[in-house]
Amino acid sequence: MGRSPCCEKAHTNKGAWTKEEDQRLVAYIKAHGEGCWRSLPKAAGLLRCGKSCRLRWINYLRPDLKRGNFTQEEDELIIKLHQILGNKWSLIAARLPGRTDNEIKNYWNTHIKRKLIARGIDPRTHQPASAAAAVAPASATAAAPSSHRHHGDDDKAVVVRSSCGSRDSSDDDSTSGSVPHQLGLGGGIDLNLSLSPPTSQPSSPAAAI
DNA sequence: AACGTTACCAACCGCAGAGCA
DNA sequence: TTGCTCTGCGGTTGGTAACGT
Repeated sequence: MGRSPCCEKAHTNKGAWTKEEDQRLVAYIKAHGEGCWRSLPKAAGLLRCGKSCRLRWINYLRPDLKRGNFTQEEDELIIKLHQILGNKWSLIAARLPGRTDNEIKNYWNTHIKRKLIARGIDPRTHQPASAAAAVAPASATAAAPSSHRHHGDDDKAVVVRSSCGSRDSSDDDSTSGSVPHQLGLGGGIDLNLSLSPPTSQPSSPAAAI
């Protein structure tokens, strides 16, 4: 792949962040704000690539992060949102103030998946496992937010077309228009999926239910 | 007490999309 | 219109703490 690396690997640290690096990053962002991740490391005196800095800030250092155990409400909300959105972790995270996509993704993979399986529900399709098994092979369809990029990009066709990708989701969010996910949700779930900036999101997770 | 296994979380990697010249 | 750069996302991996034998 002729793609240039995001950073000169030879001159960047990798692996766990040290306290000092954290402090530098926080101090820099407090002083200058987020933005231009590519040049940030140099400006902040960090031997990290911009990507790494961004990730560290978003997933760990941001002051508005909640951290700590997920509540029952959050749990259920994640399940419902996943049913609608599939593995669009950033969109799901946008509905859970103080939570990051990475955190939710990890939580899903380690806790919720298991929980659903234990309930006899297929975590990919949200259908009863037996039904899902019958349907799944051929069609990871509509209700099946198949998540596997590798296997065919069919998920692109399938997963909610928020036309997005990404940018519209969390940051600028000018798309504050509601995403018309009328996916035959049934169950009377009204998730009010209008997108709004995570920060300006006073509503508690429960409020969206 | 030592070893093996499982669970969890932080971080990395590669790709896609948006923005800009 | 095209090609390049940068950012953000989702999947995956690696390290380690917790637990069981």
